[in-house]
Amino acid sequence: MGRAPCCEKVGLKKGRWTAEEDEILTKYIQANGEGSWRSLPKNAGLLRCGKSCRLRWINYLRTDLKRGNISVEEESLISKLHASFGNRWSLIAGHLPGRTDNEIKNYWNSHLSRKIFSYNYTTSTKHDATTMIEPQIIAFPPKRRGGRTSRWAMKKNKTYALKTKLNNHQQSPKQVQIHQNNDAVPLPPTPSLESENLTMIMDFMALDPEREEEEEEVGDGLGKSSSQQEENTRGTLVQEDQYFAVEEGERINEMFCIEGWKEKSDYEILGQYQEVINGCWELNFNEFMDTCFVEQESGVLSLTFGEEILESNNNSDNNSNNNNNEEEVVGNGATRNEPTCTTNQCSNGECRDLCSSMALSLDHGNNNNSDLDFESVIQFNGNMVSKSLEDKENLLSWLWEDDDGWGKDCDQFGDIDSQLDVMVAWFS
DNA sequence: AATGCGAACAACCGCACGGTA
DNA sequence: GTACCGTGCGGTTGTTCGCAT
Repeated sequence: MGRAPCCEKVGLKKGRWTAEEDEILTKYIQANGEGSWRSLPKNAGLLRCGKSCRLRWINYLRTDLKRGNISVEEESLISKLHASFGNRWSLIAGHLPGRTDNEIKNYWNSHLSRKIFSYNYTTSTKHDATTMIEPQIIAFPPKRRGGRTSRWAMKKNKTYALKTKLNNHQQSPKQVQIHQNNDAVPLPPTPSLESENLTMIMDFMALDPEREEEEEEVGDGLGKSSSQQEENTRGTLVQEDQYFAVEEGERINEMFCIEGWKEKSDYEILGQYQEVINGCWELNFNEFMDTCFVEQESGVLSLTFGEEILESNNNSDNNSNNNNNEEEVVGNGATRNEPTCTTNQCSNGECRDLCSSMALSLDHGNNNNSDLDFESVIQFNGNMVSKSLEDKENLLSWLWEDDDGWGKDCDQFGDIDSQLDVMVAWFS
């Protein structure tokens, strides 16, 4: 059976809303409240579809909308949230008071998606799990010939009576509070790729009342004051703190957020990974990939060491896997496989450390299994890449960029030109 | 001054999901 | 269990208009 249309489309007006329509809708909602969108147009005397009314109200007429250009802080936040949530605009909008999902979506599509990203590993030699990737937004040189200022800027010089009337509110202190974090750490172009696990983690961090209670008891254990936990802003702030913990240099990067891992020491192994990278891990690309990953019949890649494919702890009974390799308990009961590194270029165990670190972070991060597809491989450090060719291309760029890639201080894969074809072939 | 390009963004559309009868 | 309804979401399209040529 076909789906009933949301409204009778015959005789309904489409296209831009007039000021008169806006006024009618506004007055009606002010008098009767939101909701009942289907019947609203009829009751209000509008020749519009109910959905259209809802959209108009939510995206434009609501009095709590924040107008004006997206600030740098907001842009940064959008980038971060998009890296975590993907195109879940409503979720992102929920962290930007006064901004609508549509607005953010448009902004992303018209602004941020045009930016390319490079990835900088920190040069810090600190053995610290908090020193990780510092991606940067690099604006594309404008390709447009002309361009225009933001519509809001244009509107400022125009008569926009209704909107002005409706939006003469001030930005609340709470909103200001949200945007206090000025550290822009935009993440790679994302992703339609969903990081379901990460999303679950984020949702957990924001919504789990038990955890919130816990955090209240701990006080500012995560660096937030109790006053920040006010209703309506609390969830956002909790998340903010955790997202950006890494930037504050002291706390655990909760992007990894392995449930139950609360201590920094739990994450030391991630620090090992960092050190390996900074320590100029030397393998050529094929050796690296061939050493650590094998393709299975299913077509997915699995992390492997020599002949052995790491088993996910989660595939077995929680942490009681059957792997006979050395097993080390890390963190809160999480297990770490100690593989045997077989590469002949890795006599000092760095490869092992790197790979096991990746295994650990992936293993726990994905919570599903240890099979790795391309994206997962790249996702291991809390960042994601999309499946698009363009993004893979960007990734390749990142890999071989002397200044920004793995070889910031060294050539990670030797002469990159000679490795280029190999890398492309491998990814293909 | 005319024209075309392209950025900005408002609005539409189809689908998914939860609630309810 | 099924069908329907209301609503929300995200992708896409259409419109406007500043700027460069």
